[in-house]
Amino acid sequence: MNNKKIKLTDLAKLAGVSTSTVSRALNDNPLIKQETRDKLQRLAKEHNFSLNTAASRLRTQKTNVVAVIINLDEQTEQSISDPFLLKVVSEINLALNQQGLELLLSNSIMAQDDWANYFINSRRADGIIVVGQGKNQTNIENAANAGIPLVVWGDPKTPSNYPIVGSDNYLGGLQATTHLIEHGAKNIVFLGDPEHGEISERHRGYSAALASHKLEQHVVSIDITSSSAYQSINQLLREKGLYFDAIVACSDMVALGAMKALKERYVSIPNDVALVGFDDIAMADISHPSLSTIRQNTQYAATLLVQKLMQQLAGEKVESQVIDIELITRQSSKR
Amino acid sequence: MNNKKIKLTDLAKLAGVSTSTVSRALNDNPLIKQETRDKLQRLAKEHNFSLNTAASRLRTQKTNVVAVIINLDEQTEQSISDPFLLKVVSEINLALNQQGLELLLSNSIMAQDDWANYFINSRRADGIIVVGQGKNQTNIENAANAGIPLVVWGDPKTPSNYPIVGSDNYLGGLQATTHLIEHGAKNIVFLGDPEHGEISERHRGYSAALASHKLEQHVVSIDITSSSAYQSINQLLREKGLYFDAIVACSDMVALGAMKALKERYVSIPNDVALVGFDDIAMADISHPSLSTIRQNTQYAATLLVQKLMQQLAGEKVESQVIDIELITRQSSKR
DNA sequence: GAGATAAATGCAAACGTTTGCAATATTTAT
DNA sequence: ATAAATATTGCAAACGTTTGCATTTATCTC
Repeated sequence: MNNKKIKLTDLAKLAGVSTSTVSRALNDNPLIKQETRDKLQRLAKEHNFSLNTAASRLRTQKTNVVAVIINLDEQTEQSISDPFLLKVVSEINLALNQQGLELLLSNSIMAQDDWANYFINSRRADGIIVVGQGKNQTNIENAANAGIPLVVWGDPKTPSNYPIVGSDNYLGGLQATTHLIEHGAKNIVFLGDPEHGEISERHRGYSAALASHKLEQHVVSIDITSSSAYQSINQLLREKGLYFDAIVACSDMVALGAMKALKERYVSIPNDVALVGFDDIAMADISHPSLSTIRQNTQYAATLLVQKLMQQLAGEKVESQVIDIELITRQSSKR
Repeated sequence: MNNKKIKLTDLAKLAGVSTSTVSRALNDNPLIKQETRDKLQRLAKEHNFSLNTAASRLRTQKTNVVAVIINLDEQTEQSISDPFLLKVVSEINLALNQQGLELLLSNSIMAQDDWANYFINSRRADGIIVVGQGKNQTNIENAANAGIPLVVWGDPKTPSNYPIVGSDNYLGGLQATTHLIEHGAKNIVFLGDPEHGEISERHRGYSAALASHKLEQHVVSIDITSSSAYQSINQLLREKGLYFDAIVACSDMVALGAMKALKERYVSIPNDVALVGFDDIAMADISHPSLSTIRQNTQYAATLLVQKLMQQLAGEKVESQVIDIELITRQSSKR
């Protein structure tokens, strides 16, 4: 237990070299002889010394920190409990750490008015990863226009002046719906919020699939939460009866909420109503019947997000990128 | 879009005052006349100026950052997908932001060898919140002994030289088990890892409840994941048949995994086997049948964690604190 | 209206690194 | 052995704030 925090100068004195040498040695600068580097690094470890990041950051004008903002629509606050979003964050965390970067987490609430400015001008972070497009893209757009280095997890096909990484939502919606049609579904409900960034694309895919089979749309617009799904399916069954034989849900949580309502009313899954979700969260596999879904490759996405952000920081121009999705068929859709 | 980043000095020149005045004004220091303060703050906003945190931190030796470490056992990596842990993190995030603190997120992997030192000596953060005790408390203990300001989410009854905030796990285990007994269960399985920090206490509660009703223990030790639960219950049913009539699961995810195995074999819930979980994650309510569980007050816990950390940073001595739990009875345990 | 007190502002020295350039030590070529 | 090239180290000036103390300005007291 050292009484005082030791600093670079002290270490230099201790080793009988200049601070420049210590600084370079600790940063593994090849200017310094390998032997000296080793010695100084050992000494540093011995004395439990770490470089003061505040000082380095001030001097270098770099933080090696990336701010991650979970972009929720204010009213639908509960969607923060969606395991999927949090899984994405956790993958981003891993990807950042692998690059020696750190993750400053923030819900958008805090940084509401001018978050971009808040993080970048104050040099809290070098760049920003926004998780979720939400409904207010202008917010992000302004930031990008102002030259803030940022990347977004969202729907990559959305026209934008900033790079978006995300799944092929259109294809996902298309595949999910087609899959249900191929298994005999005729009246397929789309359960979700077609206004919402990523989800509108899923809806488009759904529509396309229906159109090419000359089927009719049944859109049920809800908040993107399981409880909202539960309630609305419940209400639907009560008021209109079982007028549908399949559901394309905009997320697994929504699908699971719907499933509960169906099961409570003894609607057989998948025989009476078949279901496909989106995301492939852990629960999709564990639910009973297990939930067919569109798997998103979050791990790959995370590395891409980080990579693109770094490229952007290096001054390169980077483009949006679509990530393949995969239809996972489980019990909920097999008749 | 400003071409150059503006700094305090520039702002001072612009306003025709000294940098001291600007600095104080922006920090709302009452030494400065209210009128001047307002003017300067307005000017700062106008010019999109924010204080350079690197410089402030260097000067003040404070970061206003708290590092949050998710403390997973290496082998059980998948438990990162447990929504509960992530919910705790997200509550901590909120609580921190409310105090004007920022959250530096880290999985323990990165900071493995000497994480505490890593965060504190390098002045990346003022203090640390560890989420989850894991199995290796010595790690934390050393850090605490070295004077690192830290608080832990875990079992508060664990003897420790650092403050722990967490639920009354013993009582939770006791209540869950007693509840099942009162509803007629005779052969109650405890499903979880009794070696694991928080969970061992839940197991103790379970044991106590059984003892006071002269019932026998059936401990099934598993990894704390839903898939592990699913597999082991499956195997149990296959090899030993249905020798139990209730399950106390160490977490909701585990309970849900078990439920799936039961449902697949047409074991009726709750009639043949009743279940109680732990955590009250969103899925507990959405599963079918809905899952009885022990609710943990994560929001309160988060504010406490933050509060205790701040007190510690202020030099106060702080103690561990137990948080009340609540038995939520749903369908899975009602016969 | 002068002196004393209080309020508001300015000066200048830190905080602990990094880095361009200069200086020294070492190696190589002749 | 000497000059030239190269490898290694050191000097000192930033980076942009904050803050103790000194100084100026405004307010009060008699």
